[in-house]
This record gives sequence, structure tokens and C-alpha cells, in this order.
Amino acid sequence: MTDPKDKSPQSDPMEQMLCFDLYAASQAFTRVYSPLLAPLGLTYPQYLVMLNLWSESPLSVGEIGQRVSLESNTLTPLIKRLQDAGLVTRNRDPKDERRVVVALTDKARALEAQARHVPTCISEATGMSLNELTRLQKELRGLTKAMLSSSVKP
Amino acid sequence: MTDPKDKSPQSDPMEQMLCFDLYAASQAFTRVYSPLLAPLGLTYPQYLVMLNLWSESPLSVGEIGQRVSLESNTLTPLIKRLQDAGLVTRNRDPKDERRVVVALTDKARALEAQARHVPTCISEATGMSLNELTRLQKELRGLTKAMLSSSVKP
DNA sequence: CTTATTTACATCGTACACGATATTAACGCT
DNA sequence: AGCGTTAATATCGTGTACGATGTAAATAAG
Repeated sequence: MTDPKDKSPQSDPMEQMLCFDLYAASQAFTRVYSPLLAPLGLTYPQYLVMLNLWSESPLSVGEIGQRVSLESNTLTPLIKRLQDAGLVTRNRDPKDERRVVVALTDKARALEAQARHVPTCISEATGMSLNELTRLQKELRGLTKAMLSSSVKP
Repeated sequence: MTDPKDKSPQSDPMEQMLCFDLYAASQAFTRVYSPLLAPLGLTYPQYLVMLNLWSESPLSVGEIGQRVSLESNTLTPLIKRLQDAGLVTRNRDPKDERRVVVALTDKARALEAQARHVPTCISEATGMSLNELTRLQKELRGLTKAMLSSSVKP
């Protein structure tokens, strides 16, 4: 049943679907990240949030959301789990009681050192040069922009 | 355009993350698909399953899983929802009672006609030529392969 | 000052993903 | 035939995603 010539000419609906290749590549990254992040007790989306906090802390929920393209409906539970893990604190901003300010704990700052090797491991796993990576990123960003502008605009 | 006056020098941790661009591109596709698929009553993963069934029916759960890179833990509930929507039937294979055979209903075959315009809409939304799309796909597949082979192999 | 609107989060419901485990049928071996 | 192993699904628990809605604080309008 796995004979490639056994079927009708273009019987594989996945063959021509770019979206599926994007999804597969994205999942492949998650698979490579997982074993690297598991010892840190982080999931991949949690790692993205932590990356931003390591870069700048504190940040409000909304500021984090802008950086990782997620909204409060996803971020609130995620950040609460980071809080349960003792990595961040969540407090209302006294200047604006609507905002929730997320700040790193000492434990999280200690974790940063443990996480420093992760990006190198990942870029090695791609097997691509820095130039290739940058070009592919540019291409993907252009594609994303084209897709989003083609759909309904607010 | 690599330097729009950012707040801090290299303070954007997302800037150099290919995985994030992949994720964003993947999500962009989902956003474009959603309004096209909503009238059909399908989500994007459901659409992928239906594409394969429209191409070949019946298929077992495992055969579908190979085609869309998902396992029974995700597929079983998804296919049950398709069944609830009256699009597929689920029956044990009399030849091998372990297998569950998923087959299209007439309603699903009627839906295929409604779905024919979707791929064209999508490829138009990319704003890329067929050549460009094919090349990008090839690149992504190579990347996926490299990523997966770099991680633990069973 | 009051009311209306906007903003920032939170909550809810649905639907994936996926690791781990369970279940049952088919298969291999003695 | 009996039995351990494998194979095909299913179930369970956790963690995203995301549309829709709720809530309270800040801001704008009157």
C-alpha cells in the first residue's frame, strides 16, 4: 500500500499544502525544544514568555502578549502556572489598577543561566547557516504579513 | 530596515527566533483558513482530515494519522466530532477488529464541492508564485527533517 | 460630577496536541 | 491450545489557542 506509483497521480492532498509543511516544521521545533526545556520545568510557550522577562522585567500581561502574539485568555493561565512554579510574581500596578505586572523572582534569574545553552542547541539542530536562517526568517515574515493582510482587516 | 529605533539595543528576544516566525506563519494560515472553513462547519485540523478522506475513503484511524501526523489521542475525539456532524461513519474493521474504519457520508461528499474553492483562496493569499511556494515547501521539509533527526530517535 | 466608552485582564467553552496509560484484538511461539 | 508480545484505538491529564463574554479601572464626553 506504500507503493508511490500505486495511486492516482495527485492523490496525496498533503503534498501541495504549504500550511502543513509550516505546521510540521513548527512541531519539529517543539519536539527539539521539549527535551531541552523539560529539565528547566518549562514548556515552549512558557519559555518564550520567560525569554522576554529575562530581557526585561517587569512587564505587564499586555506587553508580554504583544511580544509573543498571545492574549490574556491564553497568557493568564500560563503566567499563573509560572507563578505556581515560583518563577514570577503577579501584582496589580498601583498606578493603573487594570494592569497586572509580572516580575521575575530570584529563582527565575537563576534559571536563566541554565537556559543559556538552549538557543545554541536549537540553531545547531537546524543545520542551517546564520545567513540561511536569516533569509528564511525574512521570507516567513513576508509570507505572514501577506497572509494576514489578505484576510479581514480591523 | 533592520534597525527601527528600538527601545534597547538587542533587547528583543523574539527577533532571532526562527521557531517563532514559523509559528506565526502557521497561525497566519489558520487565520486565513478559519473564515473559509467556518461556513463548512470545519476547523482547520478537521479540514486536513477531510481532505484525505475526500481523496480516499474509507481510511483507518491510523492511516489518517500517518497522513496528517497525528495520533489516536488527538484523532479519536476529532473524528468523533466529524461523526457528530454527520460527515463520517466509524466502524470496526470486520477483518481486523482492532482497526476503526472511517468512511465519508453523502453529506461529506456534498461538502466537497463547497470546499473546492478553499485551496485557490489560500494560494492567492500567500501572494507567492507556484515556484516560490514549491521551493519554500522543499526548504521547510528539509528543515523539519534536520530538526527531527537531530533529536532522539526511537 | 455623571455617564458612556475604552482599556486591561480574567473567565468560559470548545478544540486541538501530546505524553502516559489502558484496552482489546491479532500474532508468534512453544 | 495457552501465552507473551505486538498493534490499533481509546482514555486521561495537562497545557496551550482562541472566540465570546464578563469585570473593574481609567478615560472621555456631556
